[in-house]
Amino acid sequence: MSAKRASSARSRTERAIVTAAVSVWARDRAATLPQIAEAAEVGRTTLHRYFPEREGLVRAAVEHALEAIGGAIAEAEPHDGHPLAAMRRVVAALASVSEAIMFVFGDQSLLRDVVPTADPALPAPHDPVIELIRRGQAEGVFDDQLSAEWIQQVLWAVSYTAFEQVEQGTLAKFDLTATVARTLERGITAQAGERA
Amino acid sequence: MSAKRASSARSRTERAIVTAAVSVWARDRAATLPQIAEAAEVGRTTLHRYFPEREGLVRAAVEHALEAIGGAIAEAEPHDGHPLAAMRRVVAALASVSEAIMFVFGDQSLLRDVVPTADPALPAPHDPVIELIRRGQAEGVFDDQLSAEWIQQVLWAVSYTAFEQVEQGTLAKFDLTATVARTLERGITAQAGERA
DNA sequence: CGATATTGGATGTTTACAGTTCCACTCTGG
DNA sequence: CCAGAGTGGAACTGTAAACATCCAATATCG
Repeated sequence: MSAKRASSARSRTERAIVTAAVSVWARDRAATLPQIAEAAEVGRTTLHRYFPEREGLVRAAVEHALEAIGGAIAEAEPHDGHPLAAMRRVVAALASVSEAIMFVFGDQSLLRDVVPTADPALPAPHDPVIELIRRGQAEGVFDDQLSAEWIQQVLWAVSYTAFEQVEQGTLAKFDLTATVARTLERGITAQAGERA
Repeated sequence: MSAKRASSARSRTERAIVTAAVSVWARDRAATLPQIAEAAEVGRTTLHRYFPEREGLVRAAVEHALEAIGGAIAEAEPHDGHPLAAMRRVVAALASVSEAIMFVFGDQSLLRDVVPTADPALPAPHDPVIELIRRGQAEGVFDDQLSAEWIQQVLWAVSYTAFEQVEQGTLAKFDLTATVARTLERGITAQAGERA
C-alpha cells in the first residue's frame, strides 16, 4: 500500500471521527456535523480538516462500516462446516457490528448512491454469505425454491429487525442469535410434532 | 362528524398533496417541499396554504398512511378463517399499500416521534395482526416459543423487504405474496421430506 | 528543549430550504 | 356572465447547516 504512515495522532483522530459518524448516523441519519464532532470529542474545525466536505465523511463512514461487516463475516468462516452452523456464526458475527449494519442498511440511498462511488476494490460483504447460501442449497439444507438473493435479503432483514428490538429493549441481547436462527430455520409456524 | 364539507376542489387538492407526500417520502425521506408540490402537481404556494408548516404535512401524511394500512388490514379480515390463510390475506393486503408502509416504517423517527403526537384516536394498524398471531399461537399454528411481538416484527420486516425487492425489480410482483408466505411459514430451510 | 504538527475556539461566508406576501389568472356555480 | 373561491408565479425574509479562515494553545518528536 502507498498509504504513508500518518502520525499516530492523525490516524487515531481520523478513526475516532469515522467511528463516531457511523455510530451517530446509525441512530439518526440526519445528524449534523457538529453533532458528530461532539460525539468524536473533537472540534468542528478538526473534523473539517480531515473531511473538507460532508460527502467525504459519508463515504469514509460507509467504507469503514462495510469493512467492519466484511471482516466480521470473514471471521465467522461461512465456508466451513454445516451450513446451519455457519449461518448461526454469521448471525452472531453480524450482531457484533450491528451499528455498522444499521448505518449502512438503514438508508437505502446510501447503498444506492454512495457505495458504487466508493472504492471499487471494496470487499463486498454479501458475497461470502451468498456463497454460503448456495452451498446450503446444494447440500439440501436451504430451500432451493427460493432464490439465494432473496434468502440473503431475509437474513439481513430479520437480523436487522432483531438489532432494532435489542436497541429498544424488546429483545434480550442474549437471545438475539437464537431467536434469529430459529426464525430463519423454521419460520414463524409451529413445528409438526409440537404440542400446543 | 363536524367536518364541514370543504368544496370538492379543496378536498381533492388536499388529498393530492398528502398522497404525493407519502409517495415521495416513501422513496426519499429527505425530499423537500418543492419536490412534493411538483409531484402533487400544485404550486408551492398552494402547498403552503394547506400546510403552513412542514410538520403539519408530515403528520397528515403519517395519519393518511396509517389509515390506509389499517383499512387494508381490516379488509383482509384477519380474525376469520385459518390463521395461515388469514396471514396470507394480510400480506397481500399490505402489498396493496406498500408505499404507505415504506413511508411509515422506513424511518424509525416517524413512528417514534410523530405518531404519538398524531390523533390519539388513530387506529393502531398493529393490533389486529397481533390478535391474529395470538390466535394462531393458541390454535397451535404459529410458534408459541416466539413472542407475538417478535413474530409481528418479522412479518413486517419480510414484507417490507419483499416490497423493496419488487421496487428494484429483483422480485416479480406476482410472486410477492407467495414468496413472503412461504418464507414466513417455513423459514429458509429445506423441508424434511424434500428432495435435494 | 525547541521546532513542527495538531488541535479547537471564534468568526465569517455561502447555500438551500422553510415560511411569507402580493397579485394576476382561472376555474366554478348561481 | 359575473362574483368569489381557488390557484400559482415571483420575489422576499429568516434560519440552520455546510464550508472556510485565522490564530492561539497544546501536544509530539527529534
